[in-house]
Amino acid sequence: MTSRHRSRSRSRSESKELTRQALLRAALKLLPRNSFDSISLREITREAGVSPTAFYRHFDDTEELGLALVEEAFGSLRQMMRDARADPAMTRDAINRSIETVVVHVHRHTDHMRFIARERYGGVRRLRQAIRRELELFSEELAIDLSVFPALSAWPPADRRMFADLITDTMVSMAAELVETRSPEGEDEIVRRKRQQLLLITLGVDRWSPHADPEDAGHDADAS
Amino acid sequence: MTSRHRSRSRSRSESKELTRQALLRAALKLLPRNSFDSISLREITREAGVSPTAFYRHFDDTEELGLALVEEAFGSLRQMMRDARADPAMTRDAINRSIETVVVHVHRHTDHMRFIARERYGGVRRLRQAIRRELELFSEELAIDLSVFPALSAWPPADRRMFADLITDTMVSMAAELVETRSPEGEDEIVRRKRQQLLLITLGVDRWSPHADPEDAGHDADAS
DNA sequence: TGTACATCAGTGAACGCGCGTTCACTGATGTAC
DNA sequence: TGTACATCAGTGAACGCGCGTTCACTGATGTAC
Repeated sequence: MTSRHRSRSRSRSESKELTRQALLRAALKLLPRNSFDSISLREITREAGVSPTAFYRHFDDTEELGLALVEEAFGSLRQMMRDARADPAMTRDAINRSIETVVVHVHRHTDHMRFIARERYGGVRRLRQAIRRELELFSEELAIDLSVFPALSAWPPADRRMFADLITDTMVSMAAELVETRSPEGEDEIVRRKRQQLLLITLGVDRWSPHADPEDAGHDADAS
Repeated sequence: MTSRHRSRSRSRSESKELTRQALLRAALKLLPRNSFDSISLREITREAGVSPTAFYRHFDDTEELGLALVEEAFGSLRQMMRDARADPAMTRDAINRSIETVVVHVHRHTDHMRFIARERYGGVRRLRQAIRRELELFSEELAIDLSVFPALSAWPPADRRMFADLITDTMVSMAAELVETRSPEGEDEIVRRKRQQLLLITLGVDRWSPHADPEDAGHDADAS
């Protein structure tokens, strides 16, 4: 490599990192039109502007690149969470602030969120496992954060975790739908519906009986 | 074709239908290890036991076969819904009966549910659109069925639809997770968690204020 | 019922193409002195 | 600072392979009389 990266002042490891990033970018760029496991190594290198063989300087195979994408995508999600935690309006207006945070994140990191949504139940086992594991960590963290709400602070951790899972699922499915929507009107409708659903869920929080054995609690429980 | 299907007593169209079914079965059989768009036409025909060229007697391309699978999968889901509607215990014990219905369906039609979960946000645009449309029809039907519950019968149709969407999402995500789980213990844990979540959601139903503008209702709504 | 012809589901050979991976290589960057 | 050598990110040719699609075909099934 000579001046591919105007490398006169770049160290070898810096240049290598640039190529690595180009490969990751390239894979994400190809994802809107394909599942990850139908993207070829040659497509990725072509998109990144390097020869097919250069790929092996960075990853053993495309699956390993996929795992790097999982880490990257959840890295940006954790940053989102940190920002949300620092938002002083969060406890006062949790639903709207959370939704807004996720919407902004989807706009800023569309590729990452599409990757998560697509590969969460996609065709590559190790990617599914890695994504599930990261989502579990995410939900675990969320469960801790939720303790600041008085109504939830008295709940047993397991119940709080169940609640956090429900919020996580709802947010991920909102992101998955937002990523697929082209029109701002479509986005608004998704956001409006998810806001109502989150509101409905939180209405149940006050009436929740902690410690309740779910098997018993479920019996004779209906919507009327 | 001579006796591929012991066809002595089979009409030409019956034999053709058998091959078509074999192609659909073959695609579903290959799905656990792949996304739909990374399965090749030749793999499908190999699995189905016919020559690659025979494929074109039934479908223009694999995408068209995928669309046929969407129809088939949602056909079996509609049958599930009809059975559920006929269950006399449904109104008395809605959450448990619904969950049980879905669990049984996932066991009986694992391939169909995996296909829906995998391709709902998968790499083929037309399949995503077809699945979304079918899920919308499903939720629409569910919203009508939910009117039998006194607490919901007074709700505006739009609110009931929002609620039906939430139930649908929860059930689909339960199915998606069940399909990926190998151990019965894992299944039990998923079912227990989803049961609690559905219970929490229904607890909010009584406190729901119909007609509420979600934008206003969302303000200052938090979990405490 | 028997015969002659039409239909058409499935076949097998052939095509050009993009694939993942290997290999020996190049030449800029890094290091030892 | 200059020189000689080592490292290693990226290259380009080559390989064998499975792919989607075409084509002319076969022979059982269906139909007309």
